[in-house]
Amino acid sequence: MAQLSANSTQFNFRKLTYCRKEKSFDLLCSNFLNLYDQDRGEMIETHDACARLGVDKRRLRDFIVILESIGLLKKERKNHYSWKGFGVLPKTFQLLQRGGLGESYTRLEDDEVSQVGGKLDNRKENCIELLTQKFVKLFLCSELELISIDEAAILLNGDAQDPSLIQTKMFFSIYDSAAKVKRFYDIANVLSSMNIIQKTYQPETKRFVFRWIGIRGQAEMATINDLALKTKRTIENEPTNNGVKRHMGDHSVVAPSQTPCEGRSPKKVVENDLEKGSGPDMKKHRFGPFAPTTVPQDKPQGKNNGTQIQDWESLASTQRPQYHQHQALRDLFSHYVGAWNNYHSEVAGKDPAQP
DNA sequence: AGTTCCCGCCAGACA
DNA sequence: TGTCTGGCGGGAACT
Repeated sequence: MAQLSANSTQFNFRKLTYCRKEKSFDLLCSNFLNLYDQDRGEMIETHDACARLGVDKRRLRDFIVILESIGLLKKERKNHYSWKGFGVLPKTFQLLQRGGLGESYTRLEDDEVSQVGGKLDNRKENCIELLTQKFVKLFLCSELELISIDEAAILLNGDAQDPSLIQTKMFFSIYDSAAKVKRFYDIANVLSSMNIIQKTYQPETKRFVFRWIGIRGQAEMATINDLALKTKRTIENEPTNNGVKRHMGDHSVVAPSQTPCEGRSPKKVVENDLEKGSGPDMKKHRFGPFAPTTVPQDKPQGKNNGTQIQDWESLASTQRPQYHQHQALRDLFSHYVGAWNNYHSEVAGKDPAQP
């Protein structure tokens, strides 16, 4: 009874004064970076951080776990974390990308990403740490340019290695993805606040979708003013960004860093960033198999080019996109196709190949 | 009306 | 036994 009345009081208080944006991960992230993104190795004590940030402890824990899972924070001891800084991100992304999809990982603090033997129980698989890494890997290891939360939840439901489990997973995902979706929103909002991904509202679907920005989203924040004019000119002249603009339904929610790497596949962005260390060069960019139809493809000009594709079966047998050379990407694509076929056969009740 | 996501319960782990 | 940790779902804010 006492608890009920206490809750009622709290409820009324919230109803009168509560404003979501004042408690959002977005604001928390900004405040956190203002406080701690100064020196690499700075020790963060959680109780102190809660007080300084004015945030609930439970809320801060979720935030910390997300940062920890991509290596920005490292747990030193109970309630103590050290800030590693954004310099760790290239290595983190490389490790996640190298790991491929459908695997579970121990903490990145163990340095080399090591695989956990056997299948994790469901509770473990839904932990924010793994979901964060899987979410990032979905961008890094696929050619998908825009990903919505519910797509991510279904795609990342369990491992994609065993095709015989697809039926079970689709059935299971109806229940499981609902739980995952809420976690993915938290994760996506933190990554978006860090300019690692870009959040865009699509009025036509009434949903948010997310686009990979990656390392440059951070690196270029510092020099965004210098790049602004050049970037604007490059983006406007670049035919690939017709596709980008098409998805920019609400500019108010777009992250401030409009970088020249937009439109590049995350996979190639990471490869180029790590191996060359060179600046962005849109002319060198090569699109993957999901490039907009208005953009010249980086592959032999087939007879289907620029025409409506009618026969997906024969297309799949005759076209071999670049990701077929990569096992993890093949697995992801197989999973995607399986999920799509199952959706149509079980939910829509028709053949996906038919219009 | 559907989507987004903050909040806090509560069970398990740990000291 | 107290504290920490983190999965989970309710439900209010938001679109």
